[in-house]
Amino acid sequence: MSKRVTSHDVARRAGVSRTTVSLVLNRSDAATFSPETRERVLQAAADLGYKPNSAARMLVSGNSETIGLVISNKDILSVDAFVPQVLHGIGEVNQRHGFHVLLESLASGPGAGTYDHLVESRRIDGLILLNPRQDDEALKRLIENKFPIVLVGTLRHPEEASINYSASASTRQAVDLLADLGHRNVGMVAFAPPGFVAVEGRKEALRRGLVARGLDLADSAVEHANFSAESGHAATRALLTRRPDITAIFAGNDTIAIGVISAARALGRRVPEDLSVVGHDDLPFAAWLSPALTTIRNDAVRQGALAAEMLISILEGKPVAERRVRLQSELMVRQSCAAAPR
Amino acid sequence: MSKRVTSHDVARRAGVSRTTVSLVLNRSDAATFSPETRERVLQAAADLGYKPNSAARMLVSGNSETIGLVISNKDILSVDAFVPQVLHGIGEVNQRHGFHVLLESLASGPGAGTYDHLVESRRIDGLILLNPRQDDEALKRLIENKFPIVLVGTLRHPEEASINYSASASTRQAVDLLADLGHRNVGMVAFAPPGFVAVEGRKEALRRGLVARGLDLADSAVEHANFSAESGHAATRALLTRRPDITAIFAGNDTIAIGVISAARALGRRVPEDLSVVGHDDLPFAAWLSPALTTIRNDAVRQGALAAEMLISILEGKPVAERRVRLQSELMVRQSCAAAPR
DNA sequence: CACCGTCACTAACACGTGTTATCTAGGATA
DNA sequence: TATCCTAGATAACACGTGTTAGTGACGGTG
Repeated sequence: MSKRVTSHDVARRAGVSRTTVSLVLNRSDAATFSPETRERVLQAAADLGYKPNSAARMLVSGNSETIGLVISNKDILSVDAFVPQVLHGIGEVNQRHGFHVLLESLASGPGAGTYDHLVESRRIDGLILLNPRQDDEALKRLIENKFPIVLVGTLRHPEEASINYSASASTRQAVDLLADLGHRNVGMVAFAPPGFVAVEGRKEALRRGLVARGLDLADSAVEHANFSAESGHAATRALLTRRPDITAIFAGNDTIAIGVISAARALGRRVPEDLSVVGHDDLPFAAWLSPALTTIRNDAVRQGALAAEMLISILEGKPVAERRVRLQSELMVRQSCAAAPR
Repeated sequence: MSKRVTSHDVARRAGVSRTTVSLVLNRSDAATFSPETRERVLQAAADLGYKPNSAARMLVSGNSETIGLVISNKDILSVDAFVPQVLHGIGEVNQRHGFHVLLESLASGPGAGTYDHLVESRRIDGLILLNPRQDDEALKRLIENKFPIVLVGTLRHPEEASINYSASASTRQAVDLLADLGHRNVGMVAFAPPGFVAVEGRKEALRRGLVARGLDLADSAVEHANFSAESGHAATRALLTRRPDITAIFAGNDTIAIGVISAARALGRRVPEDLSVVGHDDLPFAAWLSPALTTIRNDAVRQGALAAEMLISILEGKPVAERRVRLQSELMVRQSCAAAPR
């Protein structure tokens, strides 16, 4: 690699001081330079291919134009397609604003791994956190210290900034659909262990939906999987073995739904004739599974984009209309639900 | 946010100079300090919760302990589960070495978007590039300038460092499996447009495998999809409409395979009875699809981990035994292949 | 007693940038 | 002529760290 080009080199080549270079390149408004000097500087910078050293810039300006993306559980990354969608949305917005993304995934298990060092070493200006856990005390501290942070999901903290999908309306719709098809015994396979806010939220939404139709969600009708299709398969086997009367299952997300369908078939049940399945997220492949998955759509790309936009607004000191955005998810009716067997 | 703690504060509290603080904290070997001074410094640092400012550190040391991860095509990110697996592997290794990951995804289309700015602003020390395109000239320049860069995939450049799966042996196995099952007309749905090295590599591997069995891969038996299951579905429809004689399809990856299966069913063909399907990658969900997917396993997590390890070795100046690692993929035989219909 | 070496520590520089206060030349004003 | 202003440019500081060259004290050696 060739020697670095500094603003000093540009100054020398243009025959001006380093200050002049800096001012010309950064502040187009300060019109206190003659057009010809200005031109000479720009030319010299272009000739040398000058790119300011970001470390020096960070040091003096105090911000890094980088946002951290923290994924609450490392395991989710490798098996679920939700995260990359959010990443896609974030990346899009960031690129437009000249921001960068630093990725940090935390180990699984309670209290494992922190991201304080990212914050305290000033490596990032703000944070987007995916899928927060209810018991994340470090996160609460950060929020209360006013560190710029946007949640994808929610912590139900009064001071949080977040982009969150409400599952209630569309879950209600899905329940209506199933109830109208004659289903009375509905189960759930959550996508993660208890403790994740989204897990509890989806469970509660389902419970309320069922109660509204005179049904209920017994504890025995719920199993917790662990992010992967494989874990969904295992959980479903356990669930259907314990409660063979169940005729419809809400999967915590679409990846889990793959496991649910596979387990049903392994137990000799056809989908949807013998077991109806509802997914969650509407990942891009959901419409192309067999049968095409009926699922509750959360636009993950949009969620990521909105989170990034909100965070950048906060960082740039712009006013943010709503700090807790609640999006409505949408039921996508496809082929994985049918009339209850009798 | 409270005021930053600098090494100066630590020095004052411990009653020593800033130099002492720096030396005590960074060089455990320089035993030139009395144990008690050492202890006082460590205590003070702990009391104040001192975390060195990373920007200052970067500036003076010249490296950022950050590696860039560049994804050649933004689209792939949102629809395929391969990338996050690689990310998982990279993250694991990085965490162990105290490195960070900066994510950059490029727009699609030829020559779109560059990552030079990352390199030239010294924001990253090295680069991991996923799925390089054969026509990426900027990349070739970087390699020839000896910038530390590791490819996941290959560019077939003599100076490159790369972690690459060879598809040939296992593709050969898969072809044997199908040929033995009586298949004579085999097609392919590539996962991306031509130009991606991996696309060409997998196509060639298939062609060679077929030729070895006295079969061939006509141009009319190949369609190119575009990363998503949906595009796989469309491509397969086109392929099977043009060449209804085809009885087995190699999908460019597992996500595409979902689309292949879905299209086959839409055209009234059962899988595997009427059409056999072979995937590629063995993503975590592949074993749980219906039918369970026979696929060529590339351990993406491992690939990411190896790439990160190689890059970090290069960055730390350690010798790297092999700069072009070639892994052997492995055929996972499941349920999506059956005897050719007659 | 002069000299040397070691121990424990520090002053001072370097990294590359953004920004503020200041300087200079030249013309206008009193 | 002395003073003031302005346009055009710059010297000098700050950011927080790692590192090199050096300082002073003290004990041992010839």
